Amino acid sequence: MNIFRLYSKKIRDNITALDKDGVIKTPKDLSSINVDVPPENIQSDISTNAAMVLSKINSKSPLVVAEIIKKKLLEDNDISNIDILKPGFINIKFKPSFWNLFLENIINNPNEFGVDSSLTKKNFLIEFVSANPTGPLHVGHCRGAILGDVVSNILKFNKHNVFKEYYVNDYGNQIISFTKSVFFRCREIVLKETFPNDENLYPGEYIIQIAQNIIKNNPKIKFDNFDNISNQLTELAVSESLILIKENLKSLGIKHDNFQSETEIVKNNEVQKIVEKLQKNNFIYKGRINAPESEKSDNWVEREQLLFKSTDFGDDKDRALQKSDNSWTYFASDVAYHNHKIERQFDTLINILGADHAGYIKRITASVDALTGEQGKLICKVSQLVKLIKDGKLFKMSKRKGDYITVEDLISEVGKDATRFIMLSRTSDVELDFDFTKVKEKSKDNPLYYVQYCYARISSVFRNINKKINDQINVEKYDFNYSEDEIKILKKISQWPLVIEIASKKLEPHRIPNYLYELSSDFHSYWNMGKDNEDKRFINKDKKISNDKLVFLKSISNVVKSGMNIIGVDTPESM
RNA sequence: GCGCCCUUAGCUCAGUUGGAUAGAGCAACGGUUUUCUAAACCGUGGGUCGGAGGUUCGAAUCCUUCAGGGCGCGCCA
Repeated sequence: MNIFRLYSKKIRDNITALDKDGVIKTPKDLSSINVDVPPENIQSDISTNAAMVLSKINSKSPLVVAEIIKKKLLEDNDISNIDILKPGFINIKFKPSFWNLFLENIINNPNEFGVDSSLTKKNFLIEFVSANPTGPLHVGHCRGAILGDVVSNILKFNKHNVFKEYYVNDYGNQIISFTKSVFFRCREIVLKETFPNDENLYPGEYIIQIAQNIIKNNPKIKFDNFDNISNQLTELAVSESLILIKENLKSLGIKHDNFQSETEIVKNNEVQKIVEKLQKNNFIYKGRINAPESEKSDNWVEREQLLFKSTDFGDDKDRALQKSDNSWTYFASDVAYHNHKIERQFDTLINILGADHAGYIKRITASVDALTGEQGKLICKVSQLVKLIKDGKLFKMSKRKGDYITVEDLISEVGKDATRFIMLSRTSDVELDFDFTKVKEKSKDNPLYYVQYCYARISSVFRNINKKINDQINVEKYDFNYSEDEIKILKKISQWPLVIEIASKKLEPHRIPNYLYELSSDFHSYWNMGKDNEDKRFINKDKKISNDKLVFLKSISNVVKSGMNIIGVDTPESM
């Protein structure tokens, strides 16, 4: 039950009714009329700006319009009183019976509360992580991974179908140097040959492990000639990498539905296919592009090449599809991959990209627009960098030195829950400070434990009355009367559907941990009131709990639980 | 040079997609435990929302412009 949406409709209906009766004039578009959460210092449950919006067209002051609307709204059985304030806000206070109805709704449909039922069910494909299959994941990959996972969860919460995909870049030059690195590590092991000192090779220790596994499982392979075995070796090495990557993802609590190979797309001539398709529609031509304006552009050789007209769709320059050796560029096969997504009949495609790929968004959305002939099929979401702070200092990762923190290190040191909660706690648009010492801290400084503690405290109440927090409760009579302190929390609970609505519309998971923190804070305050005031305690002297308190607690724990489920963080019953 | 992101309290950040006296946490100071979990709570101080214009009943939020910071710009992936 979304009370804001409910009253948004009611208020609009009342206004149109007033228009019909000739009392008031209304514009055609009522969309700027909002129902909002009033500021904390105002004693009301919801508020609307309707009078201010209608003031001009009626050439009356907002206060006068507000009085007219107020009179009409007071006919509503659930409203106890209405205050009109300064510029023209209409502040509405509900009768206790309305909160009863609200809570009854939550208790009887615990899995529906917050779900945005106004949306039509859609099929989403979300591509995320897609790190090169050249080794295990490191901390830098985590944020995007968690972001993608939670965006999926939010959409699923709203009953959409979500298909989670990982694009495996197992084609191209980087994979060749990765395979070569594995090759030389194999020679090192089998032929006792020293590993070459070559900047293009991967130095990481894990390559040795991969080489050992390959040798162990494929005793027949001879490592005398690279070209003879390169295809086979690539396949083996990539699959070893994917094993590592999948383990990393699992430890983060993430599971993709599909791993799509780039090589497979290229082998099936899908790149050829889309090039022809785009050619038919005149989106492709042979031409020259200018050297990039970057500092390292000295060795730029201008040449005639196959280009995609991404400038037709807002990109700054057209993009190359073919290299000078006639093989496809990364972009070309990615366009084919996106066509592959389109052909699988999804309504919307989502890509989660790292900040370093932000410049890529225009060209890839351009290609999707060209292929579908519509706009907005593909949504790209960027996750900004994570700044690692260790012992109060900025920790710089360097792949060349092999000096970086893997997901394995991270999870074993700080754990899945803290990692997920902290990584999600800021807008993805902003750089995030990830302070190892703080994230491990078990105190109020760490918002994860603050929220978990809220749930654990509620669990302890249930334990004390020999009930379980997860049990569905049956309340015969909904006839509660809550104090202002309790209504304050009920109001916070009523905002949960709003949080979901916005998080889902804008694909902004950070709103969930922030909201859960606020709700927990309200709860902890209330809990401590019990010290001075017996009425505020949940369990009374006879070791019993009133229906009021039971329903109240249950509604809080329901919301905390579903919020934590969405962000993929556990809710222990005791801490 | 161009594109994207950012600039809010000493520090780290929220701010319901234009609303009311701009909010949290940390840090500082002072208090709360014979009582459902103190991993908690309460109180005090702290602001020219980077600057300047504009749009309107109303701007941290939208537009223009300037300044500062980050990321990116390739026949790489």
